Amino acid sequence: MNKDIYLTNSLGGKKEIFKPIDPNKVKMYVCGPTVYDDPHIGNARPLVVFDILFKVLKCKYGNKSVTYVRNITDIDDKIIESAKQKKISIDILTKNITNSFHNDCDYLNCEKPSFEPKATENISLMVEMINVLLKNKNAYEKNSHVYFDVSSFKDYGKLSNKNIDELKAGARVEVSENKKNPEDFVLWKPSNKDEPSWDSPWGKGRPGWHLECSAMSKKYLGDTFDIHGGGRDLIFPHHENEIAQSRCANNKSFSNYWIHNGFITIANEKMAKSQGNIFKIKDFYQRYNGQVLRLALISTHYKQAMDWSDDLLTQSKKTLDKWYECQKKPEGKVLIPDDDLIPLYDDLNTPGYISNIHKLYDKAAKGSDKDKEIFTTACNFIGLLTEPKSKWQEFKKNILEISEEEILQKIKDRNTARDNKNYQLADEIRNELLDKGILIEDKDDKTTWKIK
RNA sequence: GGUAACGUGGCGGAAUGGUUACGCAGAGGAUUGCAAAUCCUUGUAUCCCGGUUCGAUUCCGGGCGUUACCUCCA
Repeated sequence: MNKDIYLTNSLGGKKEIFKPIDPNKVKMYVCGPTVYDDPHIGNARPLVVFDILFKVLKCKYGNKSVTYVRNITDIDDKIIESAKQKKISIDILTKNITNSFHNDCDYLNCEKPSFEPKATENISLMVEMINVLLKNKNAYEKNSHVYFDVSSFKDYGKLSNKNIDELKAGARVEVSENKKNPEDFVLWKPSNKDEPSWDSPWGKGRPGWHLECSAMSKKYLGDTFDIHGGGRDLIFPHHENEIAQSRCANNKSFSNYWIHNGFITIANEKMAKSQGNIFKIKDFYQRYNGQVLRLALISTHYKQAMDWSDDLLTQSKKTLDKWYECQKKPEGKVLIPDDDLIPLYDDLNTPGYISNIHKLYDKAAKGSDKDKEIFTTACNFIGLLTEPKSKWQEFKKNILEISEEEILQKIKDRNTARDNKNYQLADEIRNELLDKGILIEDKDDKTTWKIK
């Protein structure tokens, strides 16, 4: 579609027209998981949001013109700690969690990014970057640690609207004696014997958090690129520190657009381990088709906080049930009308787009095959209705507690009761089946059933 | 304390300087043994107080409220 894309840039906080550096190519980096524990639905949100942004960008610039990099951070203090707690090796932990992350991505029907680099495979780049920062006097070494000197970067705090003096005043973080200033952050630190380590000019050790994203975005996208994304909580300190490192090391501007998704809350409370209200993605595997979660996750605009609930999932499931009735696999190339697509171009307004899909559904439900194909294409575009109806049904069948034979027997019993005008018994049977998730429909002379 | 975001009907959730999408739930009707499903019709909302304006829910200021970030976090 020959319309402009608009995005809300966290740097400045305004909705802006999106102009890539190269008018024909887009480069996007999104912060991926630190693989220390199974991904939860909070992690699912950026996965789906940026997957849709990826699709929208490809729609405008062409499939091969968009590079999407999403890292896997497989070395970090949290990982070391988690491995200790679980009493397994770091290697096994990171492999397991990475695996589990990929399963979740498949479940949520997210496309693979163009590149998915791992931190541990790029340590040398980080060492290189630290060397440059030291040379440029943006960093200093002390007792085998290397720190970034925040006072050396005048734009520090611009993304998160903070000024350094306030950070000093409000610093609650335990300040290492090695640091010149409390707000400085670590680029390299020594490892204990039982912790993973790499050789470096400052001794055996490991990189500080934040550095992997600066190093890997440079490797795959260059010093300056178009979009950098992630959850809101990453704005400070993670992204602020990335900006500092990258700009000082490369002496160029870093990402032009910063896109951040809002949080998921449970009963209006933040999901946190301390609250005990963390829902892992895989906890939903058995009960819900991944499409249901996907639709639920985009039913709110990406910037907004969203409250997670069973009701939300029930509604999403119901909607998909309805939509699947009109699914028709497009034959040949089918275009989504510009008017219907436009909300996605306007700061990724997924609820607005969903609203348009509802309208396309209404049209399709009483319209031609072509209308059904347009409707289905519109759903497919955001990763919905991509699997055949039979698969959707099958999933529902698998979670049933009643066998098909039993259902058919009950229907037979009920129809006998109906023939005998024993409607009370007939209703009882119907309600019994309904309790088990089976919906009966009497159409013409035949009784059919489907899963609620 | 600092920095932000948000406050739209019963619920979820868009948009907008002048008729406030869409979905769910509700109501009425068609249909039905009664239902369900489906179809048709339909009611209901912009936190409060000022300002700008012919006109504000939208812009500005103040208040109240909710939430997040400032420490690991998506």
